[in-house]
Amino acid sequence: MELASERSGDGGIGLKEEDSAGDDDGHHKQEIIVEEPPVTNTESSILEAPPSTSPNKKEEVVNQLETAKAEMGVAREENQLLKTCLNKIMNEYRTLEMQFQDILKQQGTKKNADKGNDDKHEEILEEADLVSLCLGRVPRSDEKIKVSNKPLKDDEGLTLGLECKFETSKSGSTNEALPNNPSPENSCEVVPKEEGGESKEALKTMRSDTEDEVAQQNPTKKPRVCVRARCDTPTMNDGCQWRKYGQKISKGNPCPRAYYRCTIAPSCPVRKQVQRCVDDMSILFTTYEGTHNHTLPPSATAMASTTSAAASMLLSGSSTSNSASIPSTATTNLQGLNFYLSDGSKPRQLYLSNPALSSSLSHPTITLDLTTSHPSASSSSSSPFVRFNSNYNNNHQPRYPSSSSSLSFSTSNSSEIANAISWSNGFLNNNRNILSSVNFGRQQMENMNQSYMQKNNNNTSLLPQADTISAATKVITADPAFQSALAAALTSFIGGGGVGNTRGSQGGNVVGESLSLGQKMKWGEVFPASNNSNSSISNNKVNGCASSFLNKTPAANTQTKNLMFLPPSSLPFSSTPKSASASPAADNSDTTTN
DNA sequence: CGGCTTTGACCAGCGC
DNA sequence: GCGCTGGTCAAAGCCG
Repeated sequence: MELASERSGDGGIGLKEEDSAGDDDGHHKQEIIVEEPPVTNTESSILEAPPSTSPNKKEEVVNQLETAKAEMGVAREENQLLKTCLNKIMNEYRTLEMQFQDILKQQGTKKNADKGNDDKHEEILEEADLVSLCLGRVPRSDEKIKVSNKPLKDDEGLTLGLECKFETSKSGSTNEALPNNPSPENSCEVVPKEEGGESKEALKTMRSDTEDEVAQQNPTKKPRVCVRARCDTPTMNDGCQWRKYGQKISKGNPCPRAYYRCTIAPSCPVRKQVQRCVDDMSILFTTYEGTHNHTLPPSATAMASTTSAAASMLLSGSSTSNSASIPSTATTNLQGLNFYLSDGSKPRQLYLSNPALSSSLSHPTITLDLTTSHPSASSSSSSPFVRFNSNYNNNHQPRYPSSSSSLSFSTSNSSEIANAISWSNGFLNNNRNILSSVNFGRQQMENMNQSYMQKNNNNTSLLPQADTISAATKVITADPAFQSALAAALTSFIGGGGVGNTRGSQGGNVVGESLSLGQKMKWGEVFPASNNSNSSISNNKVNGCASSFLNKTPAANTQTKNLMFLPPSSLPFSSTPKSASASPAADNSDTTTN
């Protein structure tokens, strides 16, 4: 990864704004060719240097030439490795694609049998368990990929315990590559208070031990994932069970910040902070910190996956980000996924940029913005979108060079918006490792979206997902820089322990996930509704958050032909009423206390 | 009655 | 060293 990152500085990975859509054959290439890294300036200067007449200089030039050759040889080897990885990925991708098509056929048949059932609620409940991964088009409700809420094993590295896999996928370990691996050694084990009757000091000691363990996982601080969403209710319902343990008035924001602890498991170290935006009270900031060390209800896995992906992103960024200079604050102006990195050393600035949530000075924080587009978003769109605001420590190079790379969705209509959101979420959920490493060039994603939209506009009926697959593949293959980035990401992932994973296994699932670059998830599928399996999490009532978000999302307003967004009630994202066990609702955050 | 929320107090980190 | 601020604790009260 470091090599890839370094190479990105030479333009190998850095994604460009320029249009790379030269390939319009509509078919993905059979083999991705990773271009040789560009010769560095120093090498060029050496190679082009006129021969010196001095024997010493001659010898020096020869030495330099040899050095350059050696370096190029190393680079070639690395590229060969990347090529191998990419080829492997592509092969598995094609296999997965075929399997997915088979699944669609099977489920399509099944759906027809159930066509008479118009009970929307039942559909919602059904979809709560099944997530549709659609390859670049609006997914049908009957195209579902099962999201299993399998208990976390010790060797599973999912940050927040999500597992998403194809129905055909079977056993295997999941994603050992994540740095935040909740192994027995790494997972936070907080001994319940009742045991041994420890004093407060003892508890603190244990807490600090836990933090030390986390610190070992992450040399900095525990990463945080902030979700910024419009929510009329006190909190968002993310499917987890939370207990409020504190509330504070933070400086600069009259709205109190509420502190919640995950209560699904007594030893779960996950906490979240909820605070309203001072500028827009309808916007709610929810910051998650920590890793669930227990199984999650189905309705919680969606948010968990998103946050885990973001957290993984931060974690992965922390490992190699100290090698170069960065701007203290860098913002990618995107229409789709907006990443912008803020300098953690300037918390005040960050605070101002995010007035509702004073990010911890040292906690790397990534913000998932589910509200309207950021003012700095792409000039050609005012679409509401998902934005990632990664606030990382100072002097860390942004892993995603904001000026040239980002997840971008150039959209101007609701379908594209939904497409982008859906895609991005599928990407987040399925490619957390890739996400941690790969940056999509705006134009590339535009190509993907445009390709999809062209097809979609011409035929509003359900399209073969191969359209977007090919578009995605085309995007991948069109830009060598993107290939390099993807290869680097894959190499990073594979090098992290996933090399032996094959599709079908959970570990291979990650590979398979990484192959689903053209895939996407519907919102409602990404955030499956809580359902039968967890009756305590009530989604019977409309959650204001989701509805609010959807109502304010043009995509939701116009998304009629496809069910990109499920009804608000199906979104655990939303806030729940004061339910016994779901997300705490009685925040009363607006009443100033403390 | 158990679980949750409220809320004042306490502690630690950080900047000056 | 002091003050500020964020984060947490824990007793009291509330609620189903």
